[in-house]
Amino acid sequence: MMDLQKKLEQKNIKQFQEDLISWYEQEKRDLPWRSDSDPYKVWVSEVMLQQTRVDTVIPYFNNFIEKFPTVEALAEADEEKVLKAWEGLGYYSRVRNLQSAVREVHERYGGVVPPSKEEFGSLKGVGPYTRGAVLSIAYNQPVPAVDGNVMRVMSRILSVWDDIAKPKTKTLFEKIVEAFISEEKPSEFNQGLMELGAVICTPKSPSCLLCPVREHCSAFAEGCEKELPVKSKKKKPSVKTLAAVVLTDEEGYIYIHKRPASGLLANLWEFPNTETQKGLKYEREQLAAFLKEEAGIEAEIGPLEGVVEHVFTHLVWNISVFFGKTLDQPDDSYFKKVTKEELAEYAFPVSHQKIWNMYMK
DNA sequence: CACACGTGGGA
DNA sequence: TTCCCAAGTGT
Repeated sequence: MMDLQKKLEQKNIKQFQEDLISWYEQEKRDLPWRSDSDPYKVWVSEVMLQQTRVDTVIPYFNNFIEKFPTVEALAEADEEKVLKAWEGLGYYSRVRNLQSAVREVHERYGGVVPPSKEEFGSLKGVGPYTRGAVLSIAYNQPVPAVDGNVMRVMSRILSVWDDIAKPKTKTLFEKIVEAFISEEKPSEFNQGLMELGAVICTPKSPSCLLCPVREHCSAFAEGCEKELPVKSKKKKPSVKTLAAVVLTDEEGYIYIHKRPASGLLANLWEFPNTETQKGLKYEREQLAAFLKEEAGIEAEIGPLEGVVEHVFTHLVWNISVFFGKTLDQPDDSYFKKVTKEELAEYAFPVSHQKIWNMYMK
């Protein structure tokens, strides 16, 4: 394997920049967050785009900006409303960190997103990628923004065979982009690299014949573009079995519970549920015992209505679903009583939306 | 460093 | 069906 420094010396970086940037300026997609360079909007879009497809983000971005158009609006919003606007997007800590960071910007920086690497980069939820993306796109600073696209594109350009799943490899690509980034047009350069990865230099079958920088590409020259980048596989998710109940009382109220402030699906709402033993059979009894212990509720639980399977990245939930009626009132605040209409104001994970859909059918 | 942390879409 | 994702960050 050739030394990286040698590979860099063989590249015509100025020409690469020019080819990439002129392609980007001509071919860039018209996306909602590209209508202006308001640092707040750029920031929101970058957080939403973390591990999430553009097509998925577009409607969420439009709705979020309509509800929370400025730093001040998001800083002063109820977390409940903010989570509701994020419902279904996943990785919910992103938005709790974003609001926390925006509140800091509001209070400490007078609502102005700080343009310095140190200050912006130290905010909650702002890692090396988001820092580079916002500072380059909104403030035109030559800071690398290395995401999966950039690692894929540059691994091919330079024929780098390091495993991009390793944190150390990301550091390597940050150094590489430092050497390649345009000082004149860092915003177009960074976005061009990501745009190229999204529409041309794709993972499975890259469209090399349409690529504006294929003449700079070592992998294309060597015919190994489909072998790169190298990415080690993740382990299979483990399975958890649960039983959940849509619990109502005589007045038609529905009982819901707010999840803990940290961990999986933090601060989202859910229907009463408990982890069960894989053997099944006594699920109803386990559920009844859970209701009794947590809230002192005696309930009549009906037959098994169905099973919801929900797959997370690292985990599978297998939820047996029941419907139940309370026989008395709860004696503490473990659950909240809401009407069917009020239920729509609370943010639920998709797994529990499936449970609700089962009940409404 | 390895793993937790969501979801929906495409091959 | 199964697998791999898609503009990462926190711990």
